[in-house]
Amino acid sequence: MLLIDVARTSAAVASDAARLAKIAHLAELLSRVGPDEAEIAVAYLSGELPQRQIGVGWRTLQDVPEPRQVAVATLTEIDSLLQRIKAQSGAGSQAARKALLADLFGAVTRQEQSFLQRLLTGELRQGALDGVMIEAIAKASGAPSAEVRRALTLRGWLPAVGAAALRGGVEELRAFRLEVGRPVAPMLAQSAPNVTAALEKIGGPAAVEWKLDGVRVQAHRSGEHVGVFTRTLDDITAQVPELVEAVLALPSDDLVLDGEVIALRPDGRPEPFQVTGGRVASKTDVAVLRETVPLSVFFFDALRAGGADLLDLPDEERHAALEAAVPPELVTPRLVTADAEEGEAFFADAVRRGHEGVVVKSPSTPYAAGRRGAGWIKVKPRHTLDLVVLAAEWGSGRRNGWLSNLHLGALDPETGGFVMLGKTFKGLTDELLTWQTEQFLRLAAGPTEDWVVSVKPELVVEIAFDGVQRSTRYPGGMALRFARVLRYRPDKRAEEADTVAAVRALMP
DNA sequence: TTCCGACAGTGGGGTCGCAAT
DNA sequence: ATTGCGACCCCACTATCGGAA
Repeated sequence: MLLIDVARTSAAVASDAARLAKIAHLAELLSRVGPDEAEIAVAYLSGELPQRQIGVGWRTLQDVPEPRQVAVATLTEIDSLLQRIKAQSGAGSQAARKALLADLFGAVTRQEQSFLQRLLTGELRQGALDGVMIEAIAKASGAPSAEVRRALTLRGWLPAVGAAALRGGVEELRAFRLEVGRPVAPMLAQSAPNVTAALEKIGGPAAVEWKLDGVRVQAHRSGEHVGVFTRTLDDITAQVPELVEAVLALPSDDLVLDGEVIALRPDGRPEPFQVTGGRVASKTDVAVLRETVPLSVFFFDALRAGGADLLDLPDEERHAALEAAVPPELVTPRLVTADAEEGEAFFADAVRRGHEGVVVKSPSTPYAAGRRGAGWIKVKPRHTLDLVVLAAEWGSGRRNGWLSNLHLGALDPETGGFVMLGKTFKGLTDELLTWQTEQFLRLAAGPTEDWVVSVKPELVVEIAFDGVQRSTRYPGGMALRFARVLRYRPDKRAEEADTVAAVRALMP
């Protein structure tokens, strides 16, 4: 199959807003692709590469050669070129990668160039990724989408699942099982403003668990071999020896556990996320780092234990299996209750101890990996500040033509100026985007950069955020974590905004 | 007919590894 | 030694479609 076929299908998918039409376009192409190229086609049309990442981003793709006039490149040819690019490493590799990229882009038409560029930068923007592709695979293969979804949960990689479905239909999909040593797509949580609301959503008794601000881990043990994987299924076994040892110390040698690693201080309180994240990402000097920044692990789920696969069992049964397999000090603290007051108190205690919040879990839901089902609901405290808009950036995609991303500052009473604390684009409705674009253009101050418009610091906006963290990027040495817009405060003048000191008081 | 679950898009801060400078 | 880039940890929120109620 030619790359142009895939690029044209992608264009058709993008041009139809209706999901059923997108699915029809994708299924039509999948029904035509041969078995050797099915995995590539599924990958490209769901915004992935068979190689996952190849070390090429937006900067490397700045200048590409003139396109060909005639489309001749096959999926197999493109795939092997990308494979060669990924294989480049060591001194001179950047030049080698650029040369191969020039070959690649010189061998395809303008439409294919655009497609590849968006694919490689992870910005396909055709309104279809895994969710729509699952339905398309189902349609093209004749297998029920629930079977496709289940196989994806167990295999964690849709191109492989799609190829299997197209090759062998539902029978081949059913051959996917939980394999110890191969990560499963992790179950995700929705969110609620408080424990009371979360309990209401679940209706009846629920488990309320500490939410630790660390890194999600899935630990597999088969015999004396342990593998540890992140949320995106990357293998981090070598970076977390403490976790490997903890799993090897368990009595069972046949386990798949879900949990969180976190760096704790000697007094047991959690380090800021930056510390845990940095430690987990470090690949060098791990033996030294484990002395200075030791990691602890807390498990909250068992996908395999006691010689059985547990994914389809309800939460309370999986948790019972977890408690049987793991000593209590390695199990995430948890309270089962239907009482909102009790749940809120448990939440308040977790936060008081420095943790991120809680996750409220329905006792009856199976491990529904990969879908943000209503089985798990996270609850975190929310801070707010009234800050001043210092500038705004032109948006892209559906926000084209709107000033979207806000630069936020706190008042510095000493100078009467403002100290930037970060940016946000979240929480804005189309109506608000329209309104603020008008306001910012009215308040535009000085020369306007390419994509940034500086504005007179007059508009006050109420910002919600999860916390304040240390920053080397911003002048105050602080940045907001997960900042989002709640509302504008036309009733407040800039001189009445919250101060730098007020923000500093929130630093851990 | 209305409601709501699931999805995709639109970007945020921080940190590490690596190659180039 | 420093800088820039790519990858990947953590992520919130809105608009939209289409099936559920």
